[in-house]
Amino acid sequence: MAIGRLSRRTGVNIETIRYYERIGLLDAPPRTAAGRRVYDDSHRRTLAFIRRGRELGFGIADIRAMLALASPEEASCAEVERIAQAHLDEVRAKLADLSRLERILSDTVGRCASEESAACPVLDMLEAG
Amino acid sequence: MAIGRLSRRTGVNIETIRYYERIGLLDAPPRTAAGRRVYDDSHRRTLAFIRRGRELGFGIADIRAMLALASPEEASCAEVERIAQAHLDEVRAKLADLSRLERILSDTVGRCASEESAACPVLDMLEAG
DNA sequence: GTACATGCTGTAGCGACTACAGGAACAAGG
DNA sequence: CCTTGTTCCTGTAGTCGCTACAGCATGTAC
Repeated sequence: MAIGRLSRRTGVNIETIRYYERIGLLDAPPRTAAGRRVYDDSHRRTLAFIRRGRELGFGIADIRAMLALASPEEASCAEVERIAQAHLDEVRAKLADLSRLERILSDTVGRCASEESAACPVLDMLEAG
Repeated sequence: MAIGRLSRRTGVNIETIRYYERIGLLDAPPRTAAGRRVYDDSHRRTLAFIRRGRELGFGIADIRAMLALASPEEASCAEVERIAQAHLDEVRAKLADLSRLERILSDTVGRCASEESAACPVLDMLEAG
């Protein structure tokens, strides 16, 4: 399977696939005589794993670690769980931050519509620390 | 006021202050004979505005635009509101994404604890697309 | 044969900083 | 006056996870 086909089948950009190879996340595949990459189904599975991990917000380092733990009977669920739990904690922290932002912003923008005064609620908020 | 004092008073890193100057977000202040930056209160106010904007998740381009709109009687609340509303929309979109992640991750990690099987729920989820 | 798609390498850019290296100047105490 | 320690300066390179070229070689379809 050529890189374009792998890209279409996994939904991962061609440039990104080469990038993953460069950083050692995806094994370098064999090449044709002309130097083109030839992938097989195991590459496709690995790349799908990576993509799924990225969609869930895992960083490259986490995915690298989980890929290592996923291989031959090495599957230490405890360690994988630790990584996932740490990531979940981060996601929750970001959620809390974003919720706070959302509240402040929507309050402020809401005041824009209701107020008829000359002052701009958004500017006021940014100026008054 | 020297850069260190400005940094302590606004909570903005010294390197970041110089960075803002380099990208033209914060006016270059006058210098002492020896070449050290000397800030006044208007710099402090601008920097506080920038900081507040960054805390609320605005990008540099938005802050640059809002700073321009904040100045002398130019205050077009409509335009500032448009920027803030667009940012609010982005924040809400990110919130929705993160909530989805949170749900998937906590379901999966939760299954780690409850299941006694040899399979790892996290790895299963990443492998089965 | 001739388009046109696909592939290759290598480098530079994004946003918003952060972290040095290597040097100069200042403030306080002896 | 001298030392010590802090602050400040410039300039460059690194972070993360890609993305976007440039400039060329190869493969496929008609």
